[in-house]
Amino acid sequence: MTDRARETYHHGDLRNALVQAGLDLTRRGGPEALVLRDLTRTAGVSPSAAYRHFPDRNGLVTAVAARIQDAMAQRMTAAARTPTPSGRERLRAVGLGYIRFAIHEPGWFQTAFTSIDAAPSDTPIPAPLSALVGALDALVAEGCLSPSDRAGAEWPCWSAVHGFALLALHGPLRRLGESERDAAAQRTVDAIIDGVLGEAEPRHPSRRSAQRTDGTASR
Amino acid sequence: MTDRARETYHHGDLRNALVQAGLDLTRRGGPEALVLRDLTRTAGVSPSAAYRHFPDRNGLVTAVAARIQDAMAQRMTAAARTPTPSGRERLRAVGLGYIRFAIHEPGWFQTAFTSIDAAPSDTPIPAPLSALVGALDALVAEGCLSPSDRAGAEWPCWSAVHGFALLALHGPLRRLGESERDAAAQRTVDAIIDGVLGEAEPRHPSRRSAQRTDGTASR
DNA sequence: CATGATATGTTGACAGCGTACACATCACGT
DNA sequence: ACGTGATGTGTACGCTGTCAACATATCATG
Repeated sequence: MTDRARETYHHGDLRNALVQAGLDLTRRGGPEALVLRDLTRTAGVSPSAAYRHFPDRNGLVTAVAARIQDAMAQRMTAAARTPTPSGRERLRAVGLGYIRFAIHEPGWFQTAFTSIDAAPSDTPIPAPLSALVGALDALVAEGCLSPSDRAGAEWPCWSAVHGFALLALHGPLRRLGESERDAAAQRTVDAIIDGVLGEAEPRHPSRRSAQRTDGTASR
Repeated sequence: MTDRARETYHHGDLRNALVQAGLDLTRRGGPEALVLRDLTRTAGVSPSAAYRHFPDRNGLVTAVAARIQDAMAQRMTAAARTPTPSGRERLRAVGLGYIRFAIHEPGWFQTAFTSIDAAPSDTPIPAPLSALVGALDALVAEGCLSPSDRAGAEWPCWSAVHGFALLALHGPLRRLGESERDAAAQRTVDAIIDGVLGEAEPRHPSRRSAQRTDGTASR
């Protein structure tokens, strides 16, 4: 069903081909690079053909965004998979993974999040968010976070990393160098974790930033 | 120079008229409603006339965004102007003002922040950010924040409120009711302030100190 | 006060975009 | 073998931002 893709009248797997082309285009150009005519051209197909698989351009963007979110969640949880991760380390790694993905793949990140205008109500839960939810649940299981404080704790955490990511892309933070920006990211993540956890035990003896440049924990 | 605006060949104050029309249009439609032809039509002018005052559409958006940011900063500092404001209260009010502006004026907020893609380097400092900076400086003057912790504290704070605002507009938080959303906003602001201040003085007895006073230590 | 320079607005056009409609072609169950 | 639905094509429309050539108002300067 996929081999004779290029030589026959029917493409055979156009939907995936379009999404794939969308991933390629958005990777460097962001959501605005997702031009329907470009997509169909690289797929070797007429512009109108896309409408057999997506209701409109927005549907195509949504499909691409979903794929990006999955990839992002995968990278985040991979970054959090360290030997004997404490819940706090895991949350930290997930948050930093969120930010680092945004910085390393700005086009994808913007595509995944800045163009979810018309998400009506079917959106289940963004995959990166569930990684964060998992880390928070682990903290509860560990006893570091009371169930009453757990409720709704996603929003402060997600807000901080999401906001930082956007500011690092469009805002004044963009002008910072790689290392300073990452230090600011670490500080932001640590601050929000401290704030949400009530900072029962501030794990930063000296300063709050500039420790542990990578996301792994020394244990 | 402005009176005979409508009857002469030259408009007289077209630049301001265009920005004003931009404010009107973006207020309900967001940045996408800033259609050049609509702007010029409501100003009673030909589409090309805009190019005498702005290099392109983006320049027009930037001018509108600047006006919005000023208005936003004004509202934020107005909200923070309470009798005998402690630095912490001021910071809290500024942060909540940021979020509430975004929720009450979603079109403006998006226009002011989601479309600053091509801000090259001339952008001085967004006005709402300087309100936040002022509140942080007040905390240092009060002694609640050490100068070494002060450095770079804008970014965690701004990240949290900015991220929350965006998630409240596009994300899952949009589905929450007004009061729950505001509660989540307050919690986010308090959490980031706690985190940045090192929580020298937790001001929420009910929320987390209940299990913090007894020894719910982590790890 | 006349006059040229300059700022400002108009007209008409262009290419590119998403999208819709009628038609062509293939795949496949009966 | 065939016809029916899925899939891709061709063409066209309206909309957008933008530009070049032209028209007109304003203003400084003689």
